[in-house]
Amino acid sequence: MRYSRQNKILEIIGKNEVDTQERLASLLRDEGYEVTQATISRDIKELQLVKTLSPSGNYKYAVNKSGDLPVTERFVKIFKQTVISVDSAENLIIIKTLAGCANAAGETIDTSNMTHVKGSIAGDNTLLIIVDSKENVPELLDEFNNLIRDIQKEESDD
Amino acid sequence: MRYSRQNKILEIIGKNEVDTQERLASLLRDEGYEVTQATISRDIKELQLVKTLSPSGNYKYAVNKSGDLPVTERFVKIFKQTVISVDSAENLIIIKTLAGCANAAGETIDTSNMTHVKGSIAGDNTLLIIVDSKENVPELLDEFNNLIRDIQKEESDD
DNA sequence: TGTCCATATGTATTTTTATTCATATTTTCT
DNA sequence: AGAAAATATGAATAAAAATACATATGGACA
Repeated sequence: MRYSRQNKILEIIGKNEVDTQERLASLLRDEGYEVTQATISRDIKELQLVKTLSPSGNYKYAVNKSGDLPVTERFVKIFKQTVISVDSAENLIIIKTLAGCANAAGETIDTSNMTHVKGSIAGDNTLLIIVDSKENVPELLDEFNNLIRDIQKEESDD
Repeated sequence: MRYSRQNKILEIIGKNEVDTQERLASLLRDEGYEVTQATISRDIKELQLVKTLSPSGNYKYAVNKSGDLPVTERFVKIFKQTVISVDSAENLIIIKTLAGCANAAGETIDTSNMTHVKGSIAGDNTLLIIVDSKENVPELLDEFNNLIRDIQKEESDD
């Protein structure tokens, strides 16, 4: 699954100095993701990773801090494609995702710092969102549910 | 001359969407810099440029905003190798450099925002530094002169 | 001034990365 | 459900980037 794999890519390059796509492919295989260099090239393009220099002077893939990254767009896309259900209990929202994708959804929620969201914890396929108070839960639920439903608008340029 | 060329590279990629090193080489040749892809690969490494995505979705070389760039180190190096003389008049410091290198020296001075320096204007081989008051000129002159002289220390890792 | 050393760069090549062209898989629509 | 469109990915390859090796060039210093 693409988003799960991309999430793992971010994790891997965060922990390791990865200098080539083949090396990244190999590390991914160690984690159980069967993948070729071609796909990684595409993932890197999509994640907008860049080949930088590590302090040690070697090449290394990293997230590009420069960018006006289209976080929102990406967030919407991931959300639509990985979230299975949204539920709540008191001031908590429980989001079920495809296997390995809770983290991806969680990270993007974090980075798009939404109002009333105190924080989130991601397991493998469950994302728990802590809301400041239960009064604000319905509003957020609506927001999430809308995201899952009507995303027909974004299909113009990509 | 290397620093002059690298300066031009920064200028070029600032104005154009350059997607390959060959293309950059060609643009440099248009500006009178005879250079091969090999050299550009090295310049890019040294300048820590990265291949990003432009908003239009194409690849494009850009400066890497992420970095803890070793600005100081680079500044010292460029300064030592391109500055010919340092002089002053009232609250102005006049720095003579090799042809085409005034800009490079100027930009690095700007980015390393030194105390008492109000700003700088670079021609082709002359860099004019505006100091807040003439009292502080000698101090800066010393600083610059020291930079030009004793740089024997940095020769450890690079 | 001549020798030694460091640096800069080109040529040729290797290595790495992007893409073309299938194909499989999933989603959408009727 | 079944056809049609969209998406994801691999294999092979084209394209691009990095580097090994060879020189040239410009000091530093005896």
